[in-house]
Amino acid sequence: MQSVPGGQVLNNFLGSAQIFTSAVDDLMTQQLRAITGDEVTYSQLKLLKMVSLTDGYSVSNVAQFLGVSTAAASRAVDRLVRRGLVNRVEAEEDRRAVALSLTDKGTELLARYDAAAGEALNQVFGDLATEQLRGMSDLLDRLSVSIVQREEAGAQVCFRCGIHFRDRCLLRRQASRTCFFHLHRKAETPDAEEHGNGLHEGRKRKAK
Amino acid sequence: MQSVPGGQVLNNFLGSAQIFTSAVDDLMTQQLRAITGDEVTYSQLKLLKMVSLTDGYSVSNVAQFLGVSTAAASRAVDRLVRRGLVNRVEAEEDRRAVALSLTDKGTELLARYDAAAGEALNQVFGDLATEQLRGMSDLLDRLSVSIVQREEAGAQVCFRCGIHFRDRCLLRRQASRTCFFHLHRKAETPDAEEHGNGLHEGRKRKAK
DNA sequence: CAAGATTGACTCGTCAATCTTT
DNA sequence: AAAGATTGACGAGTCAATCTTG
Repeated sequence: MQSVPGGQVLNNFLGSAQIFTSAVDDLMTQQLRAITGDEVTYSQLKLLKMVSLTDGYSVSNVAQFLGVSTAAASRAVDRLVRRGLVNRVEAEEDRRAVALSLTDKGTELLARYDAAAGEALNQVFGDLATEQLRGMSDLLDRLSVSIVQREEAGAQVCFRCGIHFRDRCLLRRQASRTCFFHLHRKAETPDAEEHGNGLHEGRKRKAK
Repeated sequence: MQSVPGGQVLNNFLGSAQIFTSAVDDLMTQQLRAITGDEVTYSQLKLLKMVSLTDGYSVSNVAQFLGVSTAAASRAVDRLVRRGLVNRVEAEEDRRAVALSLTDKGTELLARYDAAAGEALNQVFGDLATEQLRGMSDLLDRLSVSIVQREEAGAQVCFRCGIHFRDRCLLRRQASRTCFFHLHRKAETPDAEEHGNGLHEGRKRKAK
């Protein structure tokens, strides 16, 4: 069949990545369920997270973030509003758009989830050398860049990291993607460490 | 996310893994679309792949493989039958169950996809040292094992690798999972060498 | 009865059409 | 007009009920 030398190694690697993300996904979903029961789905939690970290809402941005259509995003917001977790009012700058914010209930739920998720991640990754993590991040990022660059996709807004916003992302720097979080994060979002390379380019309230 | 020393590194790593799987996912979907247009979805292709690699069909197994309910799996098979890609007859051993096989059209479509996907993967991973891939596989697998072991999940049939079946899987060996492919692969499937290349898909929701 | 598969009622996604604001 | 959001029709998922075979 396919005769790449090392094709089996590649297949194993793709399988490993698949298994790993699926396991992390399950771990997170499990924490969420422990906190909220069936009240909130993972996708809904992501939306809460986005609202808590950024101020760049609009149904279109929500849609890109969740990876669904604007129609679905509109309904997703609707559900959270009806459950009393987010507030939706029309934006002052542009009355076509919406302005979202967490309710007290939403804030509290997200805080409880973050605590549980952090605890679980510590148990799993706690005793792992940061050098190893850093090395894998770097290699994975380089591979991702080489994949993404094949798609011509000019200058899209990127949501690929899910909720794992980072200050230094190879996709943003090398594949000329526009990072949504970078543009829209809220002032209080903590900055990164990363070897003294301050890069405080962000830290601005957006300018829409 | 959390205040572990190195919490930022961990967050970056999770983001990298997320980005990578999403990029691979898109790459595969893109190859599929180039081959079939909108005729076949990625999930449908996975099902074709499963049928081509194993003989362990049954709507329940299909359901576990795709990560959906048996009801959905039943309908998924139905769609492929109606498109003339899969044959479905009742199994001789157990007339409650079904026996699936690819039609000529299905075989041909899958072959074209495999060729395109293999080509794309070569372009991306072609010049990468196999040692690096192997090292990352190992580390990712160890992390996955430590995550999966937290869920007590006694002796389930495992589909976590998607279609990236491998002979030596840490999950099977260390987390006492039962590997579906290991049990059901077809006789002609080569053992420790290449069997086409994969595709993979982000996991859907868990099966309750 | 238990296991496997299917079907019906319902939820959530997509696309296309529509309405409002710029 | 163009952009943002919402709504209707429909595809594909879930659970619960049912039918057939072991």
